[in-house]
Amino acid sequence: MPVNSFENYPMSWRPKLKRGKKALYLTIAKQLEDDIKEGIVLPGTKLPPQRELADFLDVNVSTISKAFKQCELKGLLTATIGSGTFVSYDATTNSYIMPRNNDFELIEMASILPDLNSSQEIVEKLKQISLEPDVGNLFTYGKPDGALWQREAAVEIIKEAGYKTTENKILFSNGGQNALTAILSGVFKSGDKIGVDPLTYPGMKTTAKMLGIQLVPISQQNGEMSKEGILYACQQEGIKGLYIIPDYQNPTTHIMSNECRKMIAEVAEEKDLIVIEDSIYSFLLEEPRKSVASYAPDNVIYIYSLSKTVAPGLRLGYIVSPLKYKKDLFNALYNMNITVSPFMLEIASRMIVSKSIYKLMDRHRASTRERNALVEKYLGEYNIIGDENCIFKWFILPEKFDALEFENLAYKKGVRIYSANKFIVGKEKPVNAVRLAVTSTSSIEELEKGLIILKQLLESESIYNIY
Amino acid sequence: MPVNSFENYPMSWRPKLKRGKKALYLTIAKQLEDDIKEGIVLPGTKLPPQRELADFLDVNVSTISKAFKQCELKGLLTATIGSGTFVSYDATTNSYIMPRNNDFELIEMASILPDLNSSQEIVEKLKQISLEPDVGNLFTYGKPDGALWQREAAVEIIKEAGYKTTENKILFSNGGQNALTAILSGVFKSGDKIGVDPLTYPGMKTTAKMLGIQLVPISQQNGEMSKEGILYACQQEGIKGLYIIPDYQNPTTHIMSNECRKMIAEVAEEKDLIVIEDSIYSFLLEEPRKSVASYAPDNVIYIYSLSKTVAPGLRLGYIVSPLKYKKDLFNALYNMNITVSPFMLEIASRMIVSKSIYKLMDRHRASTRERNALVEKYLGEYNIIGDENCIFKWFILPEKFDALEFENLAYKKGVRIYSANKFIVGKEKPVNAVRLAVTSTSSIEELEKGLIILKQLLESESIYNIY
DNA sequence: AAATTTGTCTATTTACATTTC
DNA sequence: GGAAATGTAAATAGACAAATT
Repeated sequence: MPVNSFENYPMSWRPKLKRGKKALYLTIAKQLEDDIKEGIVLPGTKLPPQRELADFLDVNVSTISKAFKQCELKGLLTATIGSGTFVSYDATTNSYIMPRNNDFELIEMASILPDLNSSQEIVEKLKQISLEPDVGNLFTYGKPDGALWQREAAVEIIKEAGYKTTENKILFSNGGQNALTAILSGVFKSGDKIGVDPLTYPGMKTTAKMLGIQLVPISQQNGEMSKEGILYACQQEGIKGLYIIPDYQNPTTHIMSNECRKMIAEVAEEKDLIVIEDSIYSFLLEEPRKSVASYAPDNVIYIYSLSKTVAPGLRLGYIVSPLKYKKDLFNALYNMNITVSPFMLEIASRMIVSKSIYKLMDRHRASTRERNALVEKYLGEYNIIGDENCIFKWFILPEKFDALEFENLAYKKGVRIYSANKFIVGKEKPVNAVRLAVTSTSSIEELEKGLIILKQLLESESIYNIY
Repeated sequence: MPVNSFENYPMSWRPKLKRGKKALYLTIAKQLEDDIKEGIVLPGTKLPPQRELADFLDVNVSTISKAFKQCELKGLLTATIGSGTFVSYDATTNSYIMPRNNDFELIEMASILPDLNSSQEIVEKLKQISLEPDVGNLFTYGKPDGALWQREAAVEIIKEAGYKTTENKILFSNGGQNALTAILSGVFKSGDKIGVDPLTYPGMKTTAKMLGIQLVPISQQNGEMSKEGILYACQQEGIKGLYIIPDYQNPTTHIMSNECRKMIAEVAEEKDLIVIEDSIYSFLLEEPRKSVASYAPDNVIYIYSLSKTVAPGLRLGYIVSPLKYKKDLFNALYNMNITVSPFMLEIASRMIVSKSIYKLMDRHRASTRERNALVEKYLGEYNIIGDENCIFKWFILPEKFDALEFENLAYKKGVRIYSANKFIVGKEKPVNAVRLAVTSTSSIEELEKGLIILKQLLESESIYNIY
């Protein structure tokens, strides 16, 4: 029996337990999960200390601890020794990256899709290849490391993105997301911790969760990881690596300073961290920045992808791996059956060698700027972050709006966007912002329609009346 | 202190524990893992009962149990209540599906690769498509359910494989292996159990392990699952589904009888099991058999793939899903980023519509028969299972050979094959057999070289002298 | 058919590590 | 900077369930 009376005691969560035949800790976990999903306990809530709950329910602390652990694995909670247990801010957001919905006409400004305005350079290579005598061979099995000249072509384009490397470190994958999955499963193992920005790419969150890898938010200074933050995470959390997006960080659009790049390289070498440098958006920059990998080539696994800058249909990603991890990555890629299509690899490699790929990229940039001008026209008066070459925007909402509610509201009006909650790692309250994908709508007219809808929402004085 | 003296007591494993600062159960697990890898404890060994070990080491039973669980998760052990704990027969086989090794000339007869003799029909479609005005659109993002006419083409070819279905149930994936991954992660969840043949496709084992799904071997009769076996597994293990390969079961080459197909369909409906029917080799058959899915369309998720019968480079798989699972599968596919290349889908769909795909398949069949004739010529006197259209053979070795040793021996002589251990589920001692892939060598001459090497090995009277 | 063997699961005790105040 | 607050992990006891004899 509980010794104290809790009747007049404020507890953020008061589970009503009906002891069934299921295990106690599972019943508690289930109850908590339901209560979070139902909105009875809200994101950000600090739960009562485990000992207090244990006392209240008249069970052992460890039983509560085990129940909480269950929920934490599902991403519903974040617990910190000393501070307590908090309901995650992304507990109620769906972790799926949902596809475009065909049932009802939605304007897609949530998922980041590249600009698709043209692909004549691809078609040109396709025609050329299709007339050659040994095309048939391009429909056999691929290998994660392709052919020598293809690796050399990869070296060439990666140099243009800001990293000078050598062909013996190149591997191919089916796009950036698959590269990330291969790295996390081939080089890291379940239980490892990786430091990330406090707001980061949701695909990283999903993959890490799937593989049992924990993400640790690194504290920032000037919108990028701070040295103290990284060192702290090394010492306190024992992180094994870092995941960074130096060019146009997702979702904040932040471009990492050169000082920070050097700092990360130095710390990585000193603490022997494995840095995953995701250069997925590097080619949006007109002038490339020097990659972190350039400063610490033996500690950085570098990912480059053509999906966002050339054509998603090529499904082509590049990994530059320090030699010591190459074998593990090779096996992971092979084992996951994500070897690349020899045909697609051939097309891309030839476009690089003939330099026609750069023409295509330039056209994409021009189109992106055109779309961004439209964003500026409609939402220019608001606090919108991201330069004219970036294919997404980080929109700090006026105070009267709550990001999650704004996302839902926009959805009801037919525009899909993502609120900051989707990107959160850790227990901090997110900034009140949403991400807008600029190039994802199928036409520029559709983008304009979307922007008008958002503007109207922003101007409606009393959004809560709409509910 | 242990009460009894164990000095004169035979124990199959006598761990020497040096209590370090690591957790006890982890130390024990590590020790056991090392001893298995070192060959100190052999596959098939029955370990001492947990209580006995606990007594011996003077720790609690649960500590041993936890240590064993660790090893079981790694696939090193199989524990059964009542019978004891056994070292897995595949504990020492590498779980990676290793790629062809370029360093040293190996004859590939382990992985099953399709015949690659020609692909003129693919090239033909490729040329045609490349000349059309809107080719460029084929390099955009794909969707897991493609376009209507492509789904209809899928229906068409699947009908030829033995299952008449409708377009609204079709989804596309990057080949059969990815389809399987999507099904296991989208429809099943960690902890679920699936019944399989006692010897099954290693990719299923790997994927299931990765996703925390347990495979339960179903007892057989006449080389196929028995009704009693399935019912038993339902009742005792609470299996949620079955995984079957009715046409040319991998690795036994068994073609499931029509009675068994009907039986599985009936039991699935009665017990509400989700059957995964993998028809990956169905098109090797000249006359299709009626699929299990035909008998129980609402309980069977059907997988069909072009990788083994048309061209691996197309990387194209089809899933026919009952409507109730379609949404989950759609999401899983999308979320895993394994949407199919619109370009490859276009090529394949046109080949189906124009029926040229059948010509290509016929040529593959002819080439397979030619290769199989060679196998018959060299190894005909032995007990080799599998008909002339099957692209692999199940070779029951003469008694004096041990399959695992034979595999290693062949490897040393330059031929890669897989022993039965690779396919085992559960703790039964495997039959003494190896699988030979017939169409995987790059040329028929190379196949002949491989067969000669194997024949020589088989004829060497005293294989143990070679070591 | 009943008793025994054997593995598994849960709640607990206890010691511990980190953060906060 | 030390005490208190708070979450975590290991080892255990004991009840339980399935398989064997």
